[in-house]
Amino acid sequence: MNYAYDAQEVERRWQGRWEAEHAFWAHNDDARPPFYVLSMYPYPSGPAHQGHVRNYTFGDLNARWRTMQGYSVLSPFGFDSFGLPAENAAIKTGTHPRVFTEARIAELTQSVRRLGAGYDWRRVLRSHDPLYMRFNQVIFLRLLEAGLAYRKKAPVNWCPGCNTVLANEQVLADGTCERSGDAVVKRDLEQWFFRITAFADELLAGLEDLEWPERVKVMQRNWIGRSEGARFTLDVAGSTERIEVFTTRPDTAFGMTFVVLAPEHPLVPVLVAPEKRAEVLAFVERVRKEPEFERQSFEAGLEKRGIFTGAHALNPFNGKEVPVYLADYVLMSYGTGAIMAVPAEDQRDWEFAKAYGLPVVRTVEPPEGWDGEAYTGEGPRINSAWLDGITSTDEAKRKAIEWLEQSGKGERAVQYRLRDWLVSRQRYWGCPIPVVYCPEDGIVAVPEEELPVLLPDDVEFLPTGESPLRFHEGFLRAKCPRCGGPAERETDTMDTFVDSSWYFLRFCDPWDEGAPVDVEAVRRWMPVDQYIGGIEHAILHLLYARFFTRALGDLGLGPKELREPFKRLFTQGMIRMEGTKMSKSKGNLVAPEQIYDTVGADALRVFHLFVGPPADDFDWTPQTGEVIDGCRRFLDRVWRLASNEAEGCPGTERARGREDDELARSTAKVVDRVTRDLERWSYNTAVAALREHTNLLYRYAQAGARRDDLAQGVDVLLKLLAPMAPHLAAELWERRHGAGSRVHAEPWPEADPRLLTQDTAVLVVQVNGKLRDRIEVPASATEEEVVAAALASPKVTAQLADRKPSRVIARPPTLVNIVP
RNA sequence: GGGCGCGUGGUGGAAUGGCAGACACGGUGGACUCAAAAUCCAUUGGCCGCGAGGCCGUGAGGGUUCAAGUCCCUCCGCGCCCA
Repeated sequence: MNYAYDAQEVERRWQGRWEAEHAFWAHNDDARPPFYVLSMYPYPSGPAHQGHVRNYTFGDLNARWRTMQGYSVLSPFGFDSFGLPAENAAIKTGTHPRVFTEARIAELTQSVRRLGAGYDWRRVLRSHDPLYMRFNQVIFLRLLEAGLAYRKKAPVNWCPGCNTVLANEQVLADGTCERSGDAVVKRDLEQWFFRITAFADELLAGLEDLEWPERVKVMQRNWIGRSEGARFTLDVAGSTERIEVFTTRPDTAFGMTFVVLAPEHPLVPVLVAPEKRAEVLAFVERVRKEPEFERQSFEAGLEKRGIFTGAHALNPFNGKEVPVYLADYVLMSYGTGAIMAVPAEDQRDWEFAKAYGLPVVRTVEPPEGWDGEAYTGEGPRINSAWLDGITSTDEAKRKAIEWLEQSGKGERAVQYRLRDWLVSRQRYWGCPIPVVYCPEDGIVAVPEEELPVLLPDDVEFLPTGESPLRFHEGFLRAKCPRCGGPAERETDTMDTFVDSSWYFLRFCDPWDEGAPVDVEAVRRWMPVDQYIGGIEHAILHLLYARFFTRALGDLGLGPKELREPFKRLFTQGMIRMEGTKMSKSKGNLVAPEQIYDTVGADALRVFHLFVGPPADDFDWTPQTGEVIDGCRRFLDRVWRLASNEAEGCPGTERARGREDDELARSTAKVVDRVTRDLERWSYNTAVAALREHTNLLYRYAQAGARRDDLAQGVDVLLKLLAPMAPHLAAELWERRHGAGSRVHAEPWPEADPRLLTQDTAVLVVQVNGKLRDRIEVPASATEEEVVAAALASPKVTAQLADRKPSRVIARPPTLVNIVP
């Protein structure tokens, strides 16, 4: 192709200038109102891929646009640089994860720079930096002190072949180890947890006021999974043991016909009848091998998924004995690990009862003609003693709970699906958990002045699947900070979600060596005004970050009043290729570099903005290259127009005419359209508006332009284009306005409201809802005038023939609909 | 199984209940050129018609409305989340 300008040269030059001019340094004492734009910091996996490009294009558009609107913009960049891939690479190639990671960071930095996105690079963060690690560890210890970090036994994925713990992502969908192919089992090990559940209610309520995509909020609500009900205990027949259950339907308790325990429930070995013991324990063993997702699935029906223990429990509501069963779908980790089963009012219990021949007692009268199975709707209570006759479920629940509380057998309870956050990882390439185990003093925190606990470099990476820290004597052997005696260092490292849970706070003042976050700087910038990232982080990252923001505030590490870190969130669509996610592992990358080298970064940016709604997934096809070429052609057209190379340019001096007024009006309109489109994240239509405006300017130029009017139209175009194709806009602006002039320092244009109102309008005339004519009318036309104009139209009279209009709907000045 | 979202030309997509298909990609024709590339111009939902023009058309079916791509119901297909 023959290009109008040398994109590579222009882009290189402007990138150099912005750097030299510190164009994107954000100053914490800037008097302008602050605006914090943040793209989710990436895991450095090598040069940028198209998903990054899309993300950073959106972010940079926001940063530059808000700057032009008069804000002091903070737009930082960092790297989520701990994580498993680097460790796997170390095992494969022997390269140390740090060396490997830093090489990937250099590559990613390079391709991000070539995109021309403006970041305050002074603030760059890398989660594996010793300073960042130190503060990660400080935060950990403060959470530990506050009781928000704790240790408990938890089931982990255990590979018997590798003799080690696996991360969830190392377990394949069929429940086998990705390395050895052995069936992965659950095994109880001591693990570190963060008490996120302490914030469950607040995390739920806080969602209300966030300007987030509704579906992300819904996902978070579901994940937290708050349910209200009651907790109560059942005595076990012939035993002093008691079973505690949680239920959301205490009002149906009279219909309980059996009880189900999780197979892992601690009472199972105690309760099981001697003659059932062998059979029950074999069942428990089998279930322990099943992956959790399979246990939760109901596609295969319920046969063979439960077993009778031989024990009976007493329903406290009516004193009746009910059998105690085990079932794989009841999980120890949810609620109390035990449920009361009411088959008449719960479909799952119904199915279980059918499969095991258990009785059904209705306690809610189903409506007339109810042929269904379990009935969960409203209706009068029956078979429920003192609840009989009550139709309102809420009222019946309230009475049931009152009864439980008065009789001391139970209480009102709120249950969450959310579980505490398991943060320990049996991995090397992560931030060490800063504690030691002393035979005398137990768990002892490493003193803050000794932080950070660094990762030893002289370790060997072997494909055993086990963390090399476990074999490193120098790391392992520690002195107890309390008694000075020999102790063993914790070898688990932190989940990388810990790193990403507070990096946005650190960006506010990454130079602070005294504390993880600078409270005053955070007060200035936070919350993030616009956060941008992938939908894949809709749940965990965002929830953990919200938790950390609150916890740090409560611990005095951050501003107490800051509860929500991300005021506005935008989740961009994924880039797919032939239906799958575009990724390195699939080998279907289209490297940005090859596009920078041909059409340039600006064209690629415009492409990503133009190709479709930013929130939608986008399918990269063999035709995509042509669309990118089209975007470059558009930029070439702008170049020719703005550098007076287009036909008819640079225009003439002549008296103002009608076409000049029309240009002024269109220019005002495009300003209005683009501004509104940027506000509503409709970048594809914003680019379309600019392309239309460019086409209009071409026609105007070719029809004999007035010099000043053309210049005005082009200048507006360049300003509107500045956040999208920054290099091109900057270059053309400087050429037109002299050395040192900067389009990005210009104020964002505002449309003159007088120019947005037209004095004529196109009246659409419909007969029976069908378009029949268009008539130009004054914008001020009244209802009578537009109706008269419509009825006078020969096309309308032809349609009506001799029928009389029975009804006329007028919406002056744009529409008349005549119904014969 | 439940919840949410989406189905519009050959393609990506546009459209506060009021002109369906903006803006592009691709196609076709033309100008420029020795020729090509680039550029510029015109045209491009389907059907009928020489034409003016007409009819049909937003996954399928029904409904509300003067008016439905848009709102409501049923169904089909796809995607995501939770089971």
